[in-house]
Amino acid sequence: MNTDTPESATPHRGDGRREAAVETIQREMTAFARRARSAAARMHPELSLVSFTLLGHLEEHPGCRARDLAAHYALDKSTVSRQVAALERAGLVGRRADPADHRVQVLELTSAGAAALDQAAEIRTAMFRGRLADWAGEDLDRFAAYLLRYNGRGGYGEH
Amino acid sequence: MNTDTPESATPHRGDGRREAAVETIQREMTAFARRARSAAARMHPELSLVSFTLLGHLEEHPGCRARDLAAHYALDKSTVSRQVAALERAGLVGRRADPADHRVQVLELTSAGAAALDQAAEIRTAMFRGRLADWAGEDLDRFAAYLLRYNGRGGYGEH
DNA sequence: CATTTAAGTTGTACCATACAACTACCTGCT
DNA sequence: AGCAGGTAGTTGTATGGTACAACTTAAATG
Repeated sequence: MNTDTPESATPHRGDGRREAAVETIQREMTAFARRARSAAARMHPELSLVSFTLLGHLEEHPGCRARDLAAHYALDKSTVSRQVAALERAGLVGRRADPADHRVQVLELTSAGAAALDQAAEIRTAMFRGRLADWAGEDLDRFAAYLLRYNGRGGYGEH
Repeated sequence: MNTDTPESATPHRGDGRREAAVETIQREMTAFARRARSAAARMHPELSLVSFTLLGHLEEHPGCRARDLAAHYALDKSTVSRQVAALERAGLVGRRADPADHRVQVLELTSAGAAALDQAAEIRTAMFRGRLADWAGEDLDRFAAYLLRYNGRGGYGEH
């Protein structure tokens, strides 16, 4: 990584303001991520973060298999197996055997699972909406566009 | 919070575009948080997320106490105690008794701890810098300002 | 058919965490 | 001074999420 460390001794191309903006973005995004984690925990006291994440995945990808979840979230199949079993025990997901391949189990949200997810989404949305309540529409648009631009184009995390 | 649920039946003030922007922001921020979590895990294989967070806190607040960490991150004191003990065992933090109060232990990064943190920060910064490399300075400024505005004013998470 | 490969489960171990009980210490009050 | 009550931190114990390894069942492949 030969990014020649622009912060120390920035002679000519010293766009310190640019650096400062990048650092602010980094700090604030990280702070958000940290807070989101604990907020998620508080939001679903009974559901572990992973359970909830898996549930969300099932909403977006109904009929997916345990191995998809394991691959997508870099979890061991045993972990997924137990999490899915717990979710089934809780009545939030259903499993049925794939007639074409008796090894795989097709996973789906139950209505209770969908309801739990919806309720959580509602709380989360209310939180965001409250936070952004007094923003001008123009700023919302730009902020959304920036986030899309920032996220859109892999490289930072999994996926 | 009487936000009278604007999504269902939005008769006159139905600013759907505004809603869409909020939803995009929510989705993208959440996606970022999710990816950041796994990225952090990949970045510090040897350091747990919490250990790393505590280490970072010690960098910003040298000389703080275990109870500060527990309060700030909503962790039990026993958890902090064990984590700090592990960090000390790893040579990343040092403890010394407060002469004014023999109950408390003043915590500080060791040079090894600071180095580990710096290295991690470097990787992280490189990641952000790469992501934002082709952004115009004006956009960076605005994005940073939006994030500050979004985060700045409690209510979403702890703190 | 036999071997290999794949999907899931179960046994085991480890780590982070919470709660509760405990130690050591400080503070305030009488 | 001395005791009551609170505080900082540790340790015992239990739980939950996770990985790894061994296993089961079934599909694919030779």
